[in-house]
Amino acid sequence: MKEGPDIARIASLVGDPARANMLTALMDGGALTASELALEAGVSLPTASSHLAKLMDGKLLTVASQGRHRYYALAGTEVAAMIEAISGVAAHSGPQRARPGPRDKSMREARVCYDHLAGEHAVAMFDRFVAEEIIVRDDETLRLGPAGPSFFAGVGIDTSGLGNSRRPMCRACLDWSVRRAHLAGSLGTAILDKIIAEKWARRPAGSRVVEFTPPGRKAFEKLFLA
Amino acid sequence: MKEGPDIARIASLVGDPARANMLTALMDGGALTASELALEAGVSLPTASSHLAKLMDGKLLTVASQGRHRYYALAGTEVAAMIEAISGVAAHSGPQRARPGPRDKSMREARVCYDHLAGEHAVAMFDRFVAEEIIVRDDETLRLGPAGPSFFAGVGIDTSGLGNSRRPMCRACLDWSVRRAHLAGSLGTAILDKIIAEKWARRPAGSRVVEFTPPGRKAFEKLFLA
DNA sequence: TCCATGGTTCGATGCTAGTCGAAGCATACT
DNA sequence: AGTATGCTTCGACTAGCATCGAACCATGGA
Repeated sequence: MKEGPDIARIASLVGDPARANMLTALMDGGALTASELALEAGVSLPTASSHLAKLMDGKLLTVASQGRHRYYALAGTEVAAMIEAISGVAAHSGPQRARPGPRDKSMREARVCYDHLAGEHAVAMFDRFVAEEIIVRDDETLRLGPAGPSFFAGVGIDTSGLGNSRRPMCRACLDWSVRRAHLAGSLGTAILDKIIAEKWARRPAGSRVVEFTPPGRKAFEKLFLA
Repeated sequence: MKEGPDIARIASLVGDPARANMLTALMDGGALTASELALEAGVSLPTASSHLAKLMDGKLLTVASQGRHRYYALAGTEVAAMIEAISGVAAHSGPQRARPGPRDKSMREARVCYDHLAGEHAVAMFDRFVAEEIIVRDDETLRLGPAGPSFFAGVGIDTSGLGNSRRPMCRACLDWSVRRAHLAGSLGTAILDKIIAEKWARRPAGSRVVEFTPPGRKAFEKLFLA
């Protein structure tokens, strides 16, 4: 025997519920921190760390250190394809999956990505920023564009104080629901903070969803999607 | 949480070495008895029986009682595709086996994947089918292309009868040795059947290898790789 | 330099699941 | 019937591993 690749080794990696939850949470192609994954898996941080180490050892994940955060992501499309294949079998085997639930739709629309806004709204906003040179791409990095300071002053965000810190003001972050970039960095955080502070949206506990109120959405669109 | 199908459940089924060995032993699409599988897995008969019960419970296997023998087989192509997908990641993750050995070489070249041909030959054939529009990709699914029916008629495969069944005629299956797709589905089965019927290749017992004879390979290449 | 926060490592604990011998069924051959 | 063979069930044993609290390390911000 002992022919072919060691399939049991990596199948057993997926075979643990906590790890399986982590992997499915990453199936969107995004990257999550260890804490977020721990929450997602419903397990303590040490446990999650141990699992992540195992998944790394099995080359199922990649990690990118950004500051004191470590962003974990699937190692590649092959891994995603494998998860899909397993899901396919599981769907036939297990109890028929119930309803898709309204939660998925809300997640696609607007959610929190650690400390900034992600989802369709965030991508649309970012597109508009770039189109009007509020933000400009400079090679790989992002900078505030010529129209930037006045625009943010107009919506009540002071950008002069954001540039001092060591943390980058603008950063691009890849979105999974839409396959495009959205805005991270301290400016992204400031925008999310404003959305919450103005009570345009709420964040249901224990979820990444950002739930806009009808008037809040209008206000947001008027200011940021113009 | 608890969203989506229970992937951990069935991944953990594959995650045990004994069960993984059984499943790979069945990857040639054949059916084996409990004793044979116990031998294949290197485990005692009671243990094997317990494993088989679990695999049955997870709907990964089917069983057919014939006399006092019970023949176990994979439950379907989906299960086979899943095993292939897992093999794919495992091949890249696991410790690269130092010297591939002659058997691996044959496996890479041509092998049976449940009920159709896989390996380099199969991938080359599939590429040619796509290039000449014998088969066309339609989003995620595959269809017979404009040049399809006449081509297969020319090589002695009647495609008109294959579309009726519930089973899809063309399906893509990811190859683990080469990182590309090859042809599954009833058409894939028909091609493998023809290769065996024409005696272009033999299948050594107890292995997934497909061993082409020198003239058989020539004939195959002339017809399918043109 | 000092604190706060995100992550990993260590150690101890508890539970699950794989393992096999022996016994129990079921089917077939004589 | 009687016996042999293929397979499953039962019971007991064991090992591995997931889990968490607490301590430890690293980075960022003041």
